[in-house]
Amino acid sequence: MKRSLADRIEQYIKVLIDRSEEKQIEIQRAELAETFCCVPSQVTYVISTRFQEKYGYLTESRRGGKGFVRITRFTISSDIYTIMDGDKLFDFVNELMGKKMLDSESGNMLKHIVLSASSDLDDEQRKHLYNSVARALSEYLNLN
Amino acid sequence: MKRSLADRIEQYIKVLIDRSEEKQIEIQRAELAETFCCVPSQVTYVISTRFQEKYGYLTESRRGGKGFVRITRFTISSDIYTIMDGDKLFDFVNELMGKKMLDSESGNMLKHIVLSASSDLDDEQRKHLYNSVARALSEYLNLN
DNA sequence: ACGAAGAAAGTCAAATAAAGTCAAATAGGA
DNA sequence: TCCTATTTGACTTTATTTGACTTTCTTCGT
Repeated sequence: MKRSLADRIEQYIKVLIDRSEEKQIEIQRAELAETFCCVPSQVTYVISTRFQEKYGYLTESRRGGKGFVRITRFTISSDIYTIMDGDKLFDFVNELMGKKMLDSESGNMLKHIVLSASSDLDDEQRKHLYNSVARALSEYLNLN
Repeated sequence: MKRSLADRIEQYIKVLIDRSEEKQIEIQRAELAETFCCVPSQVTYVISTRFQEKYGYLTESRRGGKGFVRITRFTISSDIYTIMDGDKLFDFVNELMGKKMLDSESGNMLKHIVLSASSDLDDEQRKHLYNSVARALSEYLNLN
């Protein structure tokens, strides 16, 4: 079972993230390509296929001199909070704060933002937003 | 995290502003260039790319003898980004984190949640969400 | 007071560095 | 075989660095 180059690069990046303090790394695309003796676009391929948002990663980058690719990991979860309304979301956030899984700074900010951002949505969209936020939050906190 | 010359100059200036009483500094372009062993226009480059109004800075200058560059920091409001897209929202959040107005814990969480929550929206709704979040965030942080 | 000299900052474009895009070629598995 | 994932490289876009040249002030000598 010979692993492809792409697989090996993927593993390498994941190890780097594991070892990082913030679950976040910054790499130079060209340097990594050098390490694996491949073209730089191979790295782009790996990042774009394996480190997508749906797999729990956020990537940002900058071109030009001293450019970089930053990859941040969040852990994916299944969606347990499928039926979520505003109150439940707030209860959920409060509970997380109570359990010290979310600091009150972040929790309060989130409540404010969600409330404000949902104020001009219709019921359908609002419910959708609450669900997305609940899911994203539990992903972020590595619940489930 | 290797930083470019431009990044280092940017940091240096930001520290000076942090330490200043009035959130305002006056520098001599040539002197700063001397400090960093670079050409003066490098400083101009940094100022014009990093200390723009949209990032919450006002710059003024005078040429000739006793010339100077004055940089003033003010609190940004989301209104500056009239049409907010994902990148601008992320810039906004990154900028706030850089200014320590938002801790990196909260900022990273927010980026994740917004990205995740916007993934299954159409362009119209996504843009709307970004704007709402930007507005809500600046409300929360008491900007404006 | 006036004009010339010198001091600073600005402008702009070239050179270089790095990442992204895209599509053709190839490999591997059902 | 046929389909999908991978590999490669030519070309594009964006960011940084540098330096020659321009503009705008201040100062100084007359």
